[in-house]
Amino acid sequence: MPASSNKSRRHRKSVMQPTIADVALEAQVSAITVSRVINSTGAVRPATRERVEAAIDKVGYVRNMLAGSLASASSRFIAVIVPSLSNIVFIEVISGLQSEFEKQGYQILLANTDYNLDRECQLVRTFLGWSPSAVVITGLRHNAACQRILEEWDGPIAEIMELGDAIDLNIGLDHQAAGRRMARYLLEKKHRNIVYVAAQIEQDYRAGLRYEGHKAELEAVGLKAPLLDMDQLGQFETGARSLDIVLADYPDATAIHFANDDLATGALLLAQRQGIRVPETIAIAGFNGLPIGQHVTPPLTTIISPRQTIGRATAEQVIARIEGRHLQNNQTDVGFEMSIGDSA
Amino acid sequence: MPASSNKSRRHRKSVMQPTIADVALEAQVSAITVSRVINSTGAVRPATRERVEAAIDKVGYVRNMLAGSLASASSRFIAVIVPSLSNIVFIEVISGLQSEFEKQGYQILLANTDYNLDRECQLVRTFLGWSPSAVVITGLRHNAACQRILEEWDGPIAEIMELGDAIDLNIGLDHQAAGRRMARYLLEKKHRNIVYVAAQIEQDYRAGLRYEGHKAELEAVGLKAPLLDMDQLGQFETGARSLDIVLADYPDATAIHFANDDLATGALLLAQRQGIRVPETIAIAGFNGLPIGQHVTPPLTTIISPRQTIGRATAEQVIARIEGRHLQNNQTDVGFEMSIGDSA
DNA sequence: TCATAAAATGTTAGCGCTAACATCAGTATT
DNA sequence: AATACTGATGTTAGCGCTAACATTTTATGA
Repeated sequence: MPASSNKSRRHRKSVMQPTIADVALEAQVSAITVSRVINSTGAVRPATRERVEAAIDKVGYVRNMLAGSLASASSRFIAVIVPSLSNIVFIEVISGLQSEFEKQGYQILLANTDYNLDRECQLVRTFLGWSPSAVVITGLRHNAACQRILEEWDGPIAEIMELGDAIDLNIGLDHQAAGRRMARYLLEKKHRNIVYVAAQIEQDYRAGLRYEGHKAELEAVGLKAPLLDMDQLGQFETGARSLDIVLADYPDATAIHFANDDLATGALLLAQRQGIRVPETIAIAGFNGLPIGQHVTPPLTTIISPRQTIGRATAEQVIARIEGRHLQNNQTDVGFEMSIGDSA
Repeated sequence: MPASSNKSRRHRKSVMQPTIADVALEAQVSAITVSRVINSTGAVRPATRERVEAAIDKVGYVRNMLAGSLASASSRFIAVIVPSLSNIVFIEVISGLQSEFEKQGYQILLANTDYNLDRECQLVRTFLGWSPSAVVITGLRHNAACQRILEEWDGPIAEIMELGDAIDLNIGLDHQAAGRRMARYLLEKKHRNIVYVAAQIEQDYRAGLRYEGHKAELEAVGLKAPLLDMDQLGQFETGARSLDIVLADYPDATAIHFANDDLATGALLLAQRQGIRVPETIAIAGFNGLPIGQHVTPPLTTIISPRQTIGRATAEQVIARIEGRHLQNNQTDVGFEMSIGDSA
């Protein structure tokens, strides 16, 4: 099944892929009719459609999305930018995005910033080169250049995970409120010396927002809100190390409010190994509601962040925006939910 | 900075993006010179380069990758197909792929098959439409249509995770050997009644391969190799439930060889909650070497699969192949490593 | 100084597809 | 039977970029 147009003086791969021109020739129609069959746009008589479909099979046509996207100025790409792929939280969001977008025939372009805003800017630039139908980006904080680029770009932009002053769409939860909520719970449990433990809080500034809420709640009743910021990213090991540090450096502490469940789980498992009683000796609280938290002993007291929901809601709204449908609201608070275990 | 070509009768977005023609006009050079500056191909005098770069800034040019890819017949896309995004194992592989490919300016197109081979076939079709520079696909088993499509496609293809008879490149480990290795270890520990527990082994057939190895090793010394196949995908909950089932249905069992660490961890944590002694009452072994396994009590005996290595090695070899470099070997065994904890 | 090579830049012709408009056939209306 | 209308299909002209070849400029050496 050789391709038709061979008059070109131009190179090409040895074996040229068939194009719609080849299909058109085979089906005895014009190229645009083939295009209409492929895209289900415009009217095509059933008999013609069948002929074209047969021809597609016969010549082994594989559609060239690049050409189509260029010609129609619409790529059906969704640029998705997250800070990290090693954090399950973002994976679940991506998973939610993916499943919704795929249904509608959109393809995700994925990249992670490693929590680096300059890298984020670079990625935004690169991705915009692919003429995406929309941009989904984590967080509301970008560097100046990135902010300007995004503001000037005229497709839909969804800033996710946290709530605030967004460029376009905004789907997420109120991290300060979440921090306050957990702090309030710990206060209700009569804790008066609570250490907040985070990992690289400067970069993971949403953990910082939760700390602000936590701090505000404690200071409102005249308590101090010590912060322990670990210099490694939040995984089990870091959580375990932080427990040691807290027990040594904050002898009065009766509870630790961890910035996330990874840290909290790491601490909880260490406590278990070392026979440190939780919550009697030290109470432990986390954030995210990861599955592992419900399987450790005691089950982790945490706040469940609706990650899949963020992904799905974002996809829905972005698609609505792409298709020009009007949205009532640019901001969606997906909320959060306390999950009370026995660890605090 | 309005775009130059306005003679077209064609629509376009209200505000047209500047093109290299606009940059060329501004910098008083030809379009191809701008292209050369952007792509760092061919020689451009430093003075000219600076003029062009200034012009790019001035007109706010954003490169159109679709057009470039179409013209050069090379998209720098890498199609990556994995069974699932909820499994950390694949995430880590993707992470390894991502970091390497990005360095070289390749963009990953990601999709998951949900362990469905027909879906896989559909995804391959769609992805090939984007003219990817290479395809990275999980596993060696595809349905007939998919197999044919991949064989006929003439770019580099990497089939990863397991070793065997591949279409092109093959990077992975020998799952049968891994299963044998762990079985041998359990035999050395004097276990004679070992249950193999998997989840949806039909779909996760690499777990099946490990079971085959396990079975072969046991049968070689005249032992039975009972298999418990859970009907839910392998997470903590399933692992926990399976422990109950084994204790009830296989009273003689002294060890469980789990198909993966998620299941094993779920079982181990349940054992802990219920005061079931591990390994005295029942020994537990896993597969993958997830971080969590080293933090539970007792630490999990498992086999570490080098997931990031698979990602990186794959990227390296695929890039070599794209760039036409010769590879000594189409098959790379990344091996595996026993990690002996106290759980078995 | 002038031939000659090398470097820098330009010209031309598409990549494969689709938007917009044009045309043509069939049907309903008067 | 002429008219208007609808549905199906075709023609044309790019989308924005780059490969290949062509040309001009600059550096090199005898």
